[in-house]
Amino acid sequence: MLDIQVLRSDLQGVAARLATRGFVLDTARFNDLEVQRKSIQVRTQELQSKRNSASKLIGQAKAKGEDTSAIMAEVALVGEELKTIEVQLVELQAELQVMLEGLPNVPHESVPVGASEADNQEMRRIGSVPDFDFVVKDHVELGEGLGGLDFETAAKISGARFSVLKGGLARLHRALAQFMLDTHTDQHGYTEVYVPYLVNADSMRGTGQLPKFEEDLFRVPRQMGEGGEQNFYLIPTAEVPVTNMVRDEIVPLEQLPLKFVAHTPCFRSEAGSAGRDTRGLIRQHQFDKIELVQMVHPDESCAALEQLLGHAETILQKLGLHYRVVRLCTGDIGFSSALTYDIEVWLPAQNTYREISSCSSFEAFQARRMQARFRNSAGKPELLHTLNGSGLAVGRTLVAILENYQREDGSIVIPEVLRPYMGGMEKLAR
RNA sequence: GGAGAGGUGGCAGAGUGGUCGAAUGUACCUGACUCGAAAUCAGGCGUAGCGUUAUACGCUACCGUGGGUUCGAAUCCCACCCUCUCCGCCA
Repeated sequence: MLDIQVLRSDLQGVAARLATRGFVLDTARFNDLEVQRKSIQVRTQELQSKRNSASKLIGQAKAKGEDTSAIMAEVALVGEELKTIEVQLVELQAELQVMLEGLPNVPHESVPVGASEADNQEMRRIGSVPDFDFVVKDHVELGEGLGGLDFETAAKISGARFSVLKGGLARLHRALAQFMLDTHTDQHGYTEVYVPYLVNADSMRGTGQLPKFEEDLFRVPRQMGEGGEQNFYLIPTAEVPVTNMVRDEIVPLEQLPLKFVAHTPCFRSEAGSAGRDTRGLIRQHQFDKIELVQMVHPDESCAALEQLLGHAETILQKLGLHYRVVRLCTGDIGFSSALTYDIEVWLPAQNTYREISSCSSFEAFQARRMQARFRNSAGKPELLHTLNGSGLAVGRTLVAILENYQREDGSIVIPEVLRPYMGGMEKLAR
């Protein structure tokens, strides 16, 4: 959520910056709502003030045993008007809130202006495209060839966009997750957390998935009390439960930065991506991810993002995978993000780079929605900056390992760093 | 699932219809005392919003959440959520 103070003082400026990401801010409507809000709020508070002082007088008069009928008749009129005007105010504020919650974040000044992913800015390539002296297979062929990847059984159990992993592949998947967790906790200073996979609507609102992107989520209806219904939502990323740990909290300054890492499954409806990436593990309704989350002092968020990006890159480097880092342009960054770097890993069978991590700084956008604050050096509560990034998506990393470490006979060489997690195994073969 | 207790400021904890935004303690800040510290004493110290651009002034809202009663609600009524204790069931 954007700061309403900034909208009031520099509406045209905000509109211009949002326009760079293709969002049209309805400035006329905002101004209109604000004008109404202001007059109604002032009037409401005036009336409330009148009522409060009259009630006080009634109390004092009654204490002395005086007649209060005159003043009570007067305050009754105030009450009448208040009743209607308070309703108006609540409605107006709700409208403003809806509008505010629908506004995406303002891009950081370093974000290149562009319309689509074609305008993203490549920052660097690390490693080099591997050479193969045979025709490479894709991960589906390799996985099925090893007897460890089974989409048909998954389709029977659940449907499209699910998978069953077996044997060595299932273990390799687990090894990757363990390796990533250990690296981030032992070498990068993150605290491992285990969190709920079902969260409430407030949490989804806090990180920005709600109210705008409900169709991307799996909703789990839940009967509460008498006829009351509340929903749980399956998390689309660990970002949601982990970031919301600080919702409605005031973190002591000396505890910053907070750095958490979580390994969770992620659930996405993929409502808007019918027909895309239908083959293989790339786009699934359920996948595992190691997520890095930081809550930092506002002065530190830029440096923290570079650092967090480096933590994710470390995993790829240790795994010996070729990748590139891309800075997303204004037209491609996510709703809540101020600045996002994607890490794209080389997939030989697709002869291209595919996203394997996305690292973002949200500045105060999420913190404002969550009221996640810290106590600054003046002792005053101030909004935190939040960041997160995948470190890494486990399923896609598995894909990258299969495709980049394949041999002509369809076996897979296990990267050095994973062998301790694989009982010393050096290759996966049929 | 059954029975009971409870949710109040950073923390602890009073407050059962009217000068209560809220006693008191503690933490914290400032000052006095001290070579310095501790102790003691004095004062200060919630969040958000609006007027209003303002760390100054005024007003409003906020005592788990949402409704209701009332001129007036932390306090009374209703519903819900959460926490704790005991019993039952359970990976």
